Amino acid sequence: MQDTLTETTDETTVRMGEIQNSLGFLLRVAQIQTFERFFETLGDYGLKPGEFTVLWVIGLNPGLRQGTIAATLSIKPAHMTKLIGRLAKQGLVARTTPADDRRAVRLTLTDQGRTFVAENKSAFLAQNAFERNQMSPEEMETLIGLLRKLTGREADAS
Amino acid sequence: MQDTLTETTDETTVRMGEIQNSLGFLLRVAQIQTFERFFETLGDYGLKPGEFTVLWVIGLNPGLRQGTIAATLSIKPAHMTKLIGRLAKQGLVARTTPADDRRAVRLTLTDQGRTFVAENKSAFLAQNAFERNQMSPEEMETLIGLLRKLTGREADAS
DNA sequence: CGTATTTAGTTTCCGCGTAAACTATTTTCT
DNA sequence: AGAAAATAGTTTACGCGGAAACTAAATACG
Repeated sequence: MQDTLTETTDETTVRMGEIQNSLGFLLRVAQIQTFERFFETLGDYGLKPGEFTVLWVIGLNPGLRQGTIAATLSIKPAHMTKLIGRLAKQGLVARTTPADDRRAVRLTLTDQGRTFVAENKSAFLAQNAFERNQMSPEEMETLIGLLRKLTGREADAS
Repeated sequence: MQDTLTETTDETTVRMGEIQNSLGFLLRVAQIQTFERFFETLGDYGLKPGEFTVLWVIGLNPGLRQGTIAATLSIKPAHMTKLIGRLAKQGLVARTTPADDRRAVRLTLTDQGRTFVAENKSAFLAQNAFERNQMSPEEMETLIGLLRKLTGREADAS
């Protein structure tokens, strides 16, 4: 990381000023890094973090409406359609149109999908692995708590 | 937020399980929210967070190499080319090919760019505004500190 | 009941960000 | 010096994510 920096730098270090403490900036960098880390572990399956999360939620809430998931995970409806399309094509989720409301789409995991989530659950959650950074378990816990507060997701939906 | 949830939910609340405490998940949500907030304030100018950050860094480091900025801000070279192209077209940055290395591109802010950054600096940094969440100033400070640690940006480049 | 409104998803179109291939320049090596 | 390798950026092709317009179904309303 520092290598990447010096590698390309011409002479001096880059001055960043107050932006080093900008929440938006730090979140962006953190997310990029997390993303990269995700691919090191789960990327082989061609799934992205958001997609795995969707699988996860469907697994915990079988028969959930497509739009509900979209709203919960801040995924735009248009995107949701395509995302589910991909997962369906991979045989991981199944779409059902219920008789009582034929506009709706209810989602469930296929057997394959269930297996997939079960097998990769730990790998996905291991993102938190603080060993890789210099964070202590306590710090990581604090960080997660603060992020939950920031995002208004303190209430535990178990 | 809770409204969005209940609004679209059919019956019960969505169960999320351990993923509620997943760093990657929380970072994603946090970033989406920050992004939206950004547009409420600075979006009128048609600039995105990353673009403003680039302007900022060029302002602090005039004559910096394009690739150096890309590496520092985790922006891919290919993207950087287009991003700078946009900013140049808007008359905010100027590209110069130095005589000593004619492959390189050095960047500076135009007068217009300098003015723009000066005028919007405070709006951009106000993203941190903890008033909008229920975070206390101390919590926000802790959060930022932990994010810096997480991303390996603890060393202060002033 | 039949029309108007709302709701659920989908489709279309577009721009962003990326990987891979490419161009131009500089450095290395013999 | 001259060929090979490395470096800086750009171009091309492509998939993802989003806004807006659209379709289909359900509810409201007179």
